[in-house]
Amino acid sequence: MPSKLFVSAQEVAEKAGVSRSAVSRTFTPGASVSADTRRRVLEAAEALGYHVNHLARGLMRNESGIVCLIVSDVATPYRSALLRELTIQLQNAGKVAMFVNTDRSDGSVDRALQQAIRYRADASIILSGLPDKSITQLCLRSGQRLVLINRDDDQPGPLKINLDDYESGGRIATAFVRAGCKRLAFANSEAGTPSLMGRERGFIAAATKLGLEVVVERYGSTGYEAGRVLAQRMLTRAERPDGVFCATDLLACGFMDAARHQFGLSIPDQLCVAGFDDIEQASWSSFNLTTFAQPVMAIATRAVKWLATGGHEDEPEEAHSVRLKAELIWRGSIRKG
Amino acid sequence: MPSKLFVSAQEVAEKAGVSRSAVSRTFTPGASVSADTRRRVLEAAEALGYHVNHLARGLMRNESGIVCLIVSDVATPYRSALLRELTIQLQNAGKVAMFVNTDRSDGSVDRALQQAIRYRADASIILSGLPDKSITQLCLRSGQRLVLINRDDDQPGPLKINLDDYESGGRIATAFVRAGCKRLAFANSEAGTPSLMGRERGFIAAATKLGLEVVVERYGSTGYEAGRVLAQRMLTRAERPDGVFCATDLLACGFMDAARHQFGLSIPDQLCVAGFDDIEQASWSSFNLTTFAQPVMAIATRAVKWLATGGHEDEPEEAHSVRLKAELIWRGSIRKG
DNA sequence: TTGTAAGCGTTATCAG
DNA sequence: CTGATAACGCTTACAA
Repeated sequence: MPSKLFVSAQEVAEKAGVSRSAVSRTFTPGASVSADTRRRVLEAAEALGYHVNHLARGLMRNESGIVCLIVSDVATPYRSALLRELTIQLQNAGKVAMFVNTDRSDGSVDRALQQAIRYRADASIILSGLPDKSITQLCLRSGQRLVLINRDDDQPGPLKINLDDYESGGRIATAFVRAGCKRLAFANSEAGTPSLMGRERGFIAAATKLGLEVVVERYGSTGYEAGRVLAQRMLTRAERPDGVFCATDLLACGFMDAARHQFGLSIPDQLCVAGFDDIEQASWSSFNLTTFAQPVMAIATRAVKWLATGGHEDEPEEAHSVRLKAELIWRGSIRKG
Repeated sequence: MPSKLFVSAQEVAEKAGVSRSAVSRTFTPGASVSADTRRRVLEAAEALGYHVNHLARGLMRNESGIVCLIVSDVATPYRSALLRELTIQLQNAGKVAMFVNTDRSDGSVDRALQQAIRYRADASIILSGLPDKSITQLCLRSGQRLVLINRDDDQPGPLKINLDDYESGGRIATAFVRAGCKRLAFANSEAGTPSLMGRERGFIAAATKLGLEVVVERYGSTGYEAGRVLAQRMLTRAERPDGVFCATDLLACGFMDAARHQFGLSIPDQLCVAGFDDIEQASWSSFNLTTFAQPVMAIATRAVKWLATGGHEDEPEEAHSVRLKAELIWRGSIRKG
């Protein structure tokens, strides 16, 4: 049973010999307090260990300072990197991150958003899954801002941040061709998210235009294990591919490990591989993977800036959709053309 | 400017034709409401999109439902795995996680705890750094519970969860000896945290008892790059070590990569390696690393259970300190003895 | 610049 | 079981 032990503005006021409003004003950035009272309040607060109750402040101001991050697969390199950058930038903007993990449950994004509403979060940033339209509407109606990262949704209102997945697929296809690859393949997960499918379509389209067919295989999640399985399926084909674009770096890591340790293939000599995300492991010398870098910092910057400034419905809808470029990081898993 | 758009209990009460207290009771688990009013309230709430304001509820109940997680290096495999497990279990316990990243600042753990106090968090879980004693006292005095994970601190009050680092060091030393290693080494970071140093001391003590000396090298952080540097330093020695215990898996990954790709060594034939944490990458076939598993789930379980149940100062101090066992995961980076 | 007083949306107490 | 009423800790007109 928690007992009410936190010290209140009232107590500080008494100790400092001023009114409670004086205390409040001292802790409100743009308020008018004389230097003298300010000092006395600050001293009393320090002595008592007073800290403004943001629950109460949020209640009054109708602005909690909370931003809710809705994420699944947090333990994944790309996700945790994005999470890290978002929290840092949110903190710099004076916000505090609330964190909802949607790993183990269904319809969980909706539940997460309800959590955000209950705590009167100023905004929610969705990194995984897609909320039901009705919930989105409720959020917007309640004055809560919404950011969708890599979640192609067509509802107006939320800020949507996406990458040039389709174009990236095209760019890497030409790189493979330039490296002399003849039999291209795309290793995808079964998740079927717009980003993943965008990479696939862009890759196929460009390859076709260059006169090459693409073998596509889809299996499981976007993780390492799925990459191994995909390698087993693809590398036992009669016509073994010699240039494989994996939808994510984790897939690529699994794929490369299987290709090398189970099939004895040499990369990039016998097999060229590319990934997407540029997770830390991609730069490890065991992988040395050519890949596309998620512009993690730029994503976070855009999201936070939009939250800090207006970011309201009265803006033109174009301002609500951002497409960032994934930079091709050239390493050693594709032969130099 | 956020306008007050969230729907309140008042509005629900009017729509349902009952008092606001009836609404409140409907959403308070153990309160007495007739089935009929309950239904009408629920209908009205659903129609209006009402959700209890937890800011206000927390204010009244003096219990916010918020637990603050204080972390640095979130993007690191072990940390993100622990974070994942903690958030899941907190959610299952009906709590919500607030997240403070202490990456880029100094004295930041103290600031993080102040943030926790401002939002009247019911508890804080500290995964990185160590708070100043005065802040710890303030938290405790304010009725906020504190959990320290792997942060050997001697202050009474907080729950302290640690591993058997010293014993683990000993266990792996004997494993190296059994594998026929003659020249042992310990690769550590300069961080010097108690867990890291515990592993080091336990390893040295056991090796000494077994009649072997241990070369110790410390450099940088606990990450991959530091592992590479450590390998460069240790493997160029006249007496090249043939059994290396790395303080963390990330160090081990960097170490192995350098050993193989720069020094052309074969693992485990010419060099045995062990790590600590059992991050996902340790199981990848490129590393296949023998290591100690952090009991992530057990850690989270203990922490959350302690928060849920009393966990107060009136308990005996022994109940505030937990030591869990790190399980040795046997893979292929040490020869079978 | 300061204090007084009226809320913010809840829940807990207490009659009915 | 239900409905007033008083907190909770804060901010913000408004008046002094």
